[in-house]
Amino acid sequence: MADEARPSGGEQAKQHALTQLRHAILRGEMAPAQRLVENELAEQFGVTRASVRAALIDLAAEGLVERIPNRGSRVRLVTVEEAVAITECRMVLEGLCAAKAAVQATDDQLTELADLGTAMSKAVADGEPMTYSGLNQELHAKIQQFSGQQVAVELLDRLNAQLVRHRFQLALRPGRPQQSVNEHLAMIEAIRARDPHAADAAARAHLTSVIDALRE
Amino acid sequence: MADEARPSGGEQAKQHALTQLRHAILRGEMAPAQRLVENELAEQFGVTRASVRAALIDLAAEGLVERIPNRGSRVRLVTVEEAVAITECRMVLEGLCAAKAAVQATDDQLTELADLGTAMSKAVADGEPMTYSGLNQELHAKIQQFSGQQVAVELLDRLNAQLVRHRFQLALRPGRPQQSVNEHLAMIEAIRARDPHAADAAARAHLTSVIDALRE
DNA sequence: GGTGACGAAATCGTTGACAATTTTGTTCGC
DNA sequence: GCGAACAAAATTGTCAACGATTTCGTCACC
Repeated sequence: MADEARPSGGEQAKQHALTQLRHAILRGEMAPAQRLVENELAEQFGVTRASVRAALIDLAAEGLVERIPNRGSRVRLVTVEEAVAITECRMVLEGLCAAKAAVQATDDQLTELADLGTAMSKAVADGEPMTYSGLNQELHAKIQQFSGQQVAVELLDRLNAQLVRHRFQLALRPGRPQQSVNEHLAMIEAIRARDPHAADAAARAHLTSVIDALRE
Repeated sequence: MADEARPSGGEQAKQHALTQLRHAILRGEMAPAQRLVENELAEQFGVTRASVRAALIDLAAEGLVERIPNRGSRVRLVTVEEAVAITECRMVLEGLCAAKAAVQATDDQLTELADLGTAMSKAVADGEPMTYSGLNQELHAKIQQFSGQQVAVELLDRLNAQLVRHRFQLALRPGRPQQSVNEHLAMIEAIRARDPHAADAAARAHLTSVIDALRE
């Protein structure tokens, strides 16, 4: 994946700082609730404070950092209750995407989903939770892409970004992939059957299971 | 302190510019796709360009303006197809809020909804579409508030802000309030019955009707 | 007469410095 | 010894100016 050198378009200082900071937060290199001093970040990324400032405003709008007037920025800490609330929103939005994908996907795209399903089953059978987690995200991304619902996709991206920490914690839970894979296969089957109602129900059931797992 | 219109107490320059600009866009004082030159806005609002710039970044994140690198900012134009996609997201999110409100609202809050329902019926019977539109928004806001789902409420606020133009266009459509009021009463009844599934269905039915009306 | 390159105007992105605010460390009074 | 007022340091918010990029008008050239 593209770390920093984004060949697409101009390498503006603000964009540079933004992607750097976002990656740093998403990779967990910033401690939760850590103070983000504009001057430090500016020197760290080799850009000016104004660029860091603009990037922080963007990240605050994405919900990744919290900005208090005259008191600075901190990485936003997502509590378990907030993670549950976010996943509830994901539930209905991914249900919408699954239902739309069941109607609008092409036959080729349906076979893509089927292939992904077999790959996920294999990853679970081989006991490789990390590759399964990757396929998991790929599946959700593909369903969203096939739905053609760009607005929902943007909202889901924003929501998912806030869950990285909890997602990691969940993926490594023993026994979790075994339960998860069946729910995913049900989603794939419903979409392949071009049954929007069943796809919505399957997606909701999966995210409901995720909520239960989050609550522990 | 006696500068100009200071909506609320100790407002910083950026917040001042932001609220001013947002209000101007939401009230339709800016033509669709109008160019927003930072210098002009800075002089218009009596703040510096940096503050206007920060405000524009915020509004871009809210989806109200569109920022193209090195090419300026414009008020974002929401096409009908986009409005439909946004309303589809509203559909599932308001369904979630309605279902949650049916469970978590207090009895006092349920009577508030009932009162609002009678007021809406009266407004339609009296043929006052503007007061009905106000009550309409109040109802949706109250249901969201009673749901306790803060994440969904924030997403809905963001989505609704992009629909102001279409909302106006829709409210003045003849015959529309008469159809709308029944759907709203059904939502209120389902929530008062503390039936989350029925509340979700009623909310979805209402927004589906809105989508049909949008498509004309 | 049409097309391409060149240059000027406009606008955005960036820079460094200054002012306002908050936080922290210190000292004085009780 | 403990709490409150005070001063110093750190940090954010704001400002005016500079440089980079895009856009549009003009002119030479084919």
